[in-house]
Amino acid sequence: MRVSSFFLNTQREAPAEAEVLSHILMVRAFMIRKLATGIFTYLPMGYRVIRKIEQIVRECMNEEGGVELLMPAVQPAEIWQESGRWNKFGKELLRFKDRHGRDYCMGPTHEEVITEIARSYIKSYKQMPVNLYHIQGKFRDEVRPRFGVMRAREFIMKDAYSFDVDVQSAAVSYERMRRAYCKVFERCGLKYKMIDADSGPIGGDLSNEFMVLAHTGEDEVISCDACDYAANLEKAAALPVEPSADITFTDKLQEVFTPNAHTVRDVAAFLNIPVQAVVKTIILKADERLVALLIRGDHEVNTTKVKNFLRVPFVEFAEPQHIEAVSGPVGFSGPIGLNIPIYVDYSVEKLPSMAVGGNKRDLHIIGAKLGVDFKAEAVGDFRAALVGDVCPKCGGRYNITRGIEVGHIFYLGSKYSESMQACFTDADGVKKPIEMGCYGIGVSRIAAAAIEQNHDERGIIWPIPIAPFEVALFSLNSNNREVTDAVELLYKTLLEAGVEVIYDDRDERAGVKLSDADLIGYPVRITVGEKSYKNGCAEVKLRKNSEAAAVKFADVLMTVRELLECE
RNA sequence: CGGGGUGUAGCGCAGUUGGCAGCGCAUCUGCUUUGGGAGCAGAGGGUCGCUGGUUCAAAUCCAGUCACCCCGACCA
Repeated sequence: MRVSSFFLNTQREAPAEAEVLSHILMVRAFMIRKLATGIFTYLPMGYRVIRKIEQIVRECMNEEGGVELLMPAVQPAEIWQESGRWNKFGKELLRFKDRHGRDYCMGPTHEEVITEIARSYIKSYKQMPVNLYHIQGKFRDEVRPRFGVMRAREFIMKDAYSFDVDVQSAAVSYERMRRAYCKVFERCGLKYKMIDADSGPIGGDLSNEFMVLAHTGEDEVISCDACDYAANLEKAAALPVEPSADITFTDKLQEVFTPNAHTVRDVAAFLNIPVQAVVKTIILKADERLVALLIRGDHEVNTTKVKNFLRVPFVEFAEPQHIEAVSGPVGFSGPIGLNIPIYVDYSVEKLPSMAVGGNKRDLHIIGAKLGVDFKAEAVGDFRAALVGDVCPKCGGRYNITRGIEVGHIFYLGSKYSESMQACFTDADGVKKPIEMGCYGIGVSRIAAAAIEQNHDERGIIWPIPIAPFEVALFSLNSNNREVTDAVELLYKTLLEAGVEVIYDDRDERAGVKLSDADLIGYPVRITVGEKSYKNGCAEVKLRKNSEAAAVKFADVLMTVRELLECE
C-alpha cells in the first residue's frame, strides 16, 4: 500500500476530550473517529488492526471447535420477554419500536437469539457438543461511555455459545474456550491474567475474566504475591482476620451516649478504641426482604458476595425509611434486639466483643458478644478483599493491580435453555434442558488495551501480530531520484514476497514521515537516505529499538522476514 | 441519575468596562528548502452549540435548552 493512495490524516493534537493514552493515540494515528458519544468509525488504519484481531480470534476459536455464524444486531422484544430479561436488563438495553409499533432492541449480547436457534434445531444428544460464535457489533447504552473504544456504546465483540448434553460435557467445552482465550491473548502479544470472576447479571456458576494488565485499567484485580491465584475484586475470597493483639476488649455490656458520632471513625475516636473493634450494622435489601450485615469498622461490604450467599437476584443498601422502620435512626443500627436476620462476616466472629449501634439516636453499646447478646443467622465472607489479605490457596498475601477486561467466559447451565425451553432427547430417551456456556471477547477493546500496554512518548508500538502494517518503508530524500528508485524497487520486492508493507511515497520531508511512522507504530521501519544508498544499504529498525541496522539491499527481504518471525 | 466543567475555523486555544471575530497548527497558491513534524509571501475557511430575553449594539449580560467531557453505581 502506498500512503499517497491510502486514507491517512494524522493529527498533531488530539481533541481535548480524549483523556487516556490509547484514545489520544488512536485519534492522532487516524484510527478512529467519534460520531457521537461512545460511537466510532474505524478508519482504514484502525480497521486493519481490528481485522487482524478478528482473524486471530477466528483461528483460535476454530481450533477449539467453534463454528462461525452471524446473528442480527436488531432483535425483537419477544425473545427477551421469554428469557425474562426485557425488564431486568435495565437502560443499557436500547429499546425502540418499528413502524408498526412492535418493540425491538439493539442486541447487547445474543443469548436469546442463539437459544432460539438452538431450541429449533438441537433435538438430539447426537447433535452436541456444538459451539457457535460470531464477531459482530454490539450496542449497550452505557451510562457513561469513555476512554474512546475502551468503553464505547457500540463495540465489536466476539461472542460464542456452547451447547452440551450434561454438566461434564459442558465443563469440557468451557475448558476448550479457556484454552482458546489464552491463545488469543498470547497471539495478540498482550500481557494478561486469567482471574476468577463473578458471573454478574448474565448468570451461571463458573466464570473467568481475562484482564490485560495496565495502570489505566478500570478494574481492580486481586492477585497473590506468592502463587498464581488472581480474582476480580468482587470475587476474591476475604479470609477471616484476627483482631490486633494489642486491643483490650470490654467484657461488660454497657450503653454509651455518643453525641455527634456519625461515622465509625467518630465512634471509635469517641470511645477511644480502634476502628476494627467497632462493628457496622448494615441494613440491606435482599430481593424483597431486609437483612442486617455485621462487618468490622475497617472493612467494606461486598454486596455481590451477599447476593451469591443468599442466592437472590440482587442486593442493595436499604432506603433510609426502611432502616428506620427496623433499627431506629440511620447511623445507629445495631444487632441487639434487631428482629431481621443477621449475617456476620468472618472477621467479626473473631472479635471477643465489640462496639455496636444502640438502635437509638446517639447511642452505642460496648462489650457486645456474638452468640450471647445477639444471634447470627449465618457467618460468612461478606467483605471486600484488601491488600495484604491472606491468599486462600497458598497463604501468600494479596496485591491489587489494575486491568482492562478483554474477555469473560461463563458456564450458564440451563438458565436460558429452561426459560426458553431449549430441550433435547438424551440417549436414555429422557427430555432434558441443554447445558450452555457463553464466551465473550472485546475485539475493539483489545486494540485499545494493546496500546495502553505498548507505547512510548512518540506513539504506539504495535505487537507484530496486530499491527496495521508490518513494515513501513520510505525514502529520506524524496528529491533524490536514485534513492527513490531504490526504495521503489524495495517496495516491489517486499510486496511480491507477501510482506505487509506500507510505502510512504508522499512528497514530505523526512521528519514528517519519521514522526508518522513512530506515531502509528509499525513494528519494522525501512528507510533509505543518500548516505546509506551510497553504501548500497537500507536502514532497518524495529519500532521498539532505538538503533537502526544497515542492511545490503539484497538482504533486506531476508532480514525483514527474520525480524517478523522471531519477534 | 447525582456532583463538577466546557461549547468560538478541521484540531488546539485567546477573546471583561458589551462596540469590525482573532492566534498557532492543518488546508490551498508561489518561491526557497529537504536525514526527525521547514522558511518567506499570499489565500480560503465562522449562524461564536441552539432558542428566547435585556440593549442603539451581545461571542461577551440573563433565562431556557441541547451537546460534549470529568468524578461516582454497570460491563467485552
